[in-house]
Amino acid sequence: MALAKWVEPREPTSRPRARGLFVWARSYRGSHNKGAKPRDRRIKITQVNQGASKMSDHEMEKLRHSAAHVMAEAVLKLFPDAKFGIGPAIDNGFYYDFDLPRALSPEDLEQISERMKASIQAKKTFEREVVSRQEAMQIFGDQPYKLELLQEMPPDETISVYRHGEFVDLCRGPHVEHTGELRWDSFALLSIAGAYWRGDENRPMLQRIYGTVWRNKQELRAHLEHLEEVQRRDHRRVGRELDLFSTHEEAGPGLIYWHPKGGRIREIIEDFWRKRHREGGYELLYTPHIGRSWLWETSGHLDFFQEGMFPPMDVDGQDYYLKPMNCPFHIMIYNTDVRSYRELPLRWAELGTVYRYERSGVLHGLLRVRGLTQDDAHIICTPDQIEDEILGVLRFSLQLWHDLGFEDIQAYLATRPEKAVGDDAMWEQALGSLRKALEAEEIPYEIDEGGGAFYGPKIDLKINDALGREWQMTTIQFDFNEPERFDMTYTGADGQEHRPYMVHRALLGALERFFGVLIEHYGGAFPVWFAPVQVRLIPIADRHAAYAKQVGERLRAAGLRIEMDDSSNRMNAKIREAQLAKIPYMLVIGDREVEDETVSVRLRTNENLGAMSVDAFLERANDLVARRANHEL
RNA sequence: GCCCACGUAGCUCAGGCGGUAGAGCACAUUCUUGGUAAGAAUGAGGUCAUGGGUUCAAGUCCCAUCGUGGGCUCCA
Repeated sequence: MALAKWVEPREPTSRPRARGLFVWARSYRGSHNKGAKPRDRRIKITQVNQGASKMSDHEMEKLRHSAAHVMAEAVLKLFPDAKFGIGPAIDNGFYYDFDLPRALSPEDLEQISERMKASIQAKKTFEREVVSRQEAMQIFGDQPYKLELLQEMPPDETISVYRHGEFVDLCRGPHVEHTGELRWDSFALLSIAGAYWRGDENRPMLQRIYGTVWRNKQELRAHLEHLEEVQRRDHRRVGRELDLFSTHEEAGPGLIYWHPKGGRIREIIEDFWRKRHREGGYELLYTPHIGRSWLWETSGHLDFFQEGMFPPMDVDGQDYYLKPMNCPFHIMIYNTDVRSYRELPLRWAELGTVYRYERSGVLHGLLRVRGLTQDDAHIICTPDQIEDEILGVLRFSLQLWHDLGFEDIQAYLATRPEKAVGDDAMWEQALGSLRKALEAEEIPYEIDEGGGAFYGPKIDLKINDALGREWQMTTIQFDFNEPERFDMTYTGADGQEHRPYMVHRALLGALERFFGVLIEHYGGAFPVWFAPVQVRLIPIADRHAAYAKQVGERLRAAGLRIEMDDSSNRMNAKIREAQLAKIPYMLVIGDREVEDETVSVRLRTNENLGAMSVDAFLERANDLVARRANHEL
């Protein structure tokens, strides 16, 4: 992820931040904004709705696209001068872009909705008509965006328009038979958003209305409930409720403050991560946070990535930059010595905090920030070793995800873009080893043709969370560029100098972002092994506090993270609070427990296990921690 | 960055057409000592994001700035 580096300076003036620059920018394929490509189809329906729709994708798409037309019809009635952009079907719904004389308000959505219902009840027929280019130009004479689309269509393309009622749209179709196939109670307009015409920030900003449409009322309700669930799990909300992290306007946006409880989770995951890396043959590095411009000139960052970097600071007349990536620092360490093929492969990892200038409008909670800690590593090896190394990284990554409770993973294999460094043979070998690794692990993958960085091909892993949403997290990238630029070498068995292969990889991506996904995946109910507080002791009355404290000390000594609620609240209130804090275990202690030297165990699932000895409880909890159980309590 | 919306107590939010602020939760104190999701009373808390402007008078209207949120190539 974060390794996706400088991009080809393809169109430096108009679109300086083209694709590939920030892999993670587009990684959330949410309910209504992403995922047109066919490869997304199979995961687009969220859990809640799975099975709810018996319609094929194709039929649903027709329905959604037709809904877009009906909405456009309603907008036309309200704004006779409206100019129309495009209105496609998308995952779970549709949108349409309009150029309108004034800004839309939520009240407008109600009106538009009402008009749509009227149109649906009128059962207007969708009529397809093939027209000549001339006719089309005439029909859409006052529709500049449609005319632009027309002009771009290849000369031999069949041009069709669809009409229903008074509305006519340039459209390939297909559509449902008539508007009555939509149901007045099965669609909803969700939001208004700005959207550049054709996604180009140099072109006019249109107003986009997003809507969702379903086959019936029940499906719509299920979808709306799903959206509510997404909101309930929003990491910004849960982060505040559970006191995990914060950001501060006064202190700079996009910078994350980890509170004690968030810090605990991070500490546990980092410890686990380090342990795994040591076992996996990695060495851990620590490198500086800033570096002189020489470093970034040499690496090429100043040529290709400067916009993503914070401006330089002047130190004794020298420019220093906050690091946006760790790789040049690792290379500096590599180059401190003459390297032999005998010491390769080197696997060097670092939890390296980097800083990137993100435009203000794209910052988003933990998911898009300006200061982030990558779980970065660089593997430096000989061409002979590359295949094993890639397979090793892939397995390593999958195991890590498994241990963290994510099982549903797929991959994208990005191949050589038009302009690229490195010769064809290198690309072919690199790509071959990536592909082989994916096939060896039997991971479903799609080829992202030409989607590689200019400096090398890559594998990106996408992780599906508990709500069926897809997140791009892991990236494994070849780099044919930096070894060259920094003149990295090793001495081969032949006594000659050779250029090593270098692979960048980030598995969790960035700890901040990973934390955000983790929070949403578990909805704040973290597994026992990394729950910030595992046990809350709940003495019923003050006279039970001494025994509770004793129990607490035993649990603490056994390695559990505990809290004691010795407030003056009633037991019910204490339970409620522990429940809301999503603490796995509530140990209720009253007269009976003191008498029998037991604890009463209540789970955050509302399940009550009844009284058991402290030893029995410890055994249960420690077992789950040791196994890193992700769902059992 | 751009479009739109928003910024009122720690949190979630009320505050017609301008007349110097209110609730619930949280917090503090006191009472209550309880058996599996909220016991009660009292109290403290706000330069209404910041800076300008209009006005006799500005959370309220205007402008700017900062921040937050929804979006910004699913292709007729």
